[in-house]
Amino acid sequence: MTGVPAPEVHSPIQCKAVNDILARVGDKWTMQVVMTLSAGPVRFNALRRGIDGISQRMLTRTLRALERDGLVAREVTPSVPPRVDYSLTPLGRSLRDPVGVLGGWAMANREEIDEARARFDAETD
Amino acid sequence: MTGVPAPEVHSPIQCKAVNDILARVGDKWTMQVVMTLSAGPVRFNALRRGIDGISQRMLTRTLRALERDGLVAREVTPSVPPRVDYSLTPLGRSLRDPVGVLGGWAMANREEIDEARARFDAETD
DNA sequence: CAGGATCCAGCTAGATACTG
DNA sequence: CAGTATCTAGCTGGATCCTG
Repeated sequence: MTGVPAPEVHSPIQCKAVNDILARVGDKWTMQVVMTLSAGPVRFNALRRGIDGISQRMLTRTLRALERDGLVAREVTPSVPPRVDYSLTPLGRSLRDPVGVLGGWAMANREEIDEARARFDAETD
Repeated sequence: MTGVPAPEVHSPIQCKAVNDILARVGDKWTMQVVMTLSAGPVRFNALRRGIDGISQRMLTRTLRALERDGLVAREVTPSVPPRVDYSLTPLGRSLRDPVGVLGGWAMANREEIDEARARFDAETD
């Protein structure tokens, strides 16, 4: 036992919800966007510059999805040129902790996983 | 502040590792397989029957990927007919806790997310 | 029983061009 | 500046058939 309540139970409804979140958060850009928004509101193009390799289309799509889920807020300032700021909602901020836990696990076990992969690939001619 | 160490920092290397894990764990079947293996070793076809809707190909692929990452162990009993048991490695078991935390978040905020979606979809004619 | 090999539909994400 | 629209390559996952 390492601490947590120990799920053990395995209801399909629960797993569906969990997997939903995992899939949402596991896509290519979501976490990068959330992390970049962690510090405070950021404008569209600043966000784009801050996330290396993201296309404009993907940034738009990722932000829309996050907005739809209530994790990110979009504030438009109707000026010329237009200004749009994105920020994390309280719900969005609350996501950082659980993800941080998984992140901790990832960091702690990265080497072990890499070694396992190398071993597997070596044995698999 | 809600408890956890507060990452705040945002190194690209760390995020890459985290996102890797999230992507691995966020795919369609991985968590279902891990959860089904939680109780103990399971044979291939038992696993298949236990996970509703999974195709043989996807089960094989998911198991191979988990085995490669060192999360699942594969034990072959060379009998006729052959018997293959899959089980979680210690590393695989250690993944359940962090995922459980995220799962807790998912369960706790499912309604809020659903409401946010409904609102967003309603406003988006 | 436990897969490997093929084939194929659908979605994802990127590149590019255009707009209020 | 902050998008939308369009087109397309590539990957994911499912169906089907075959084998030690």
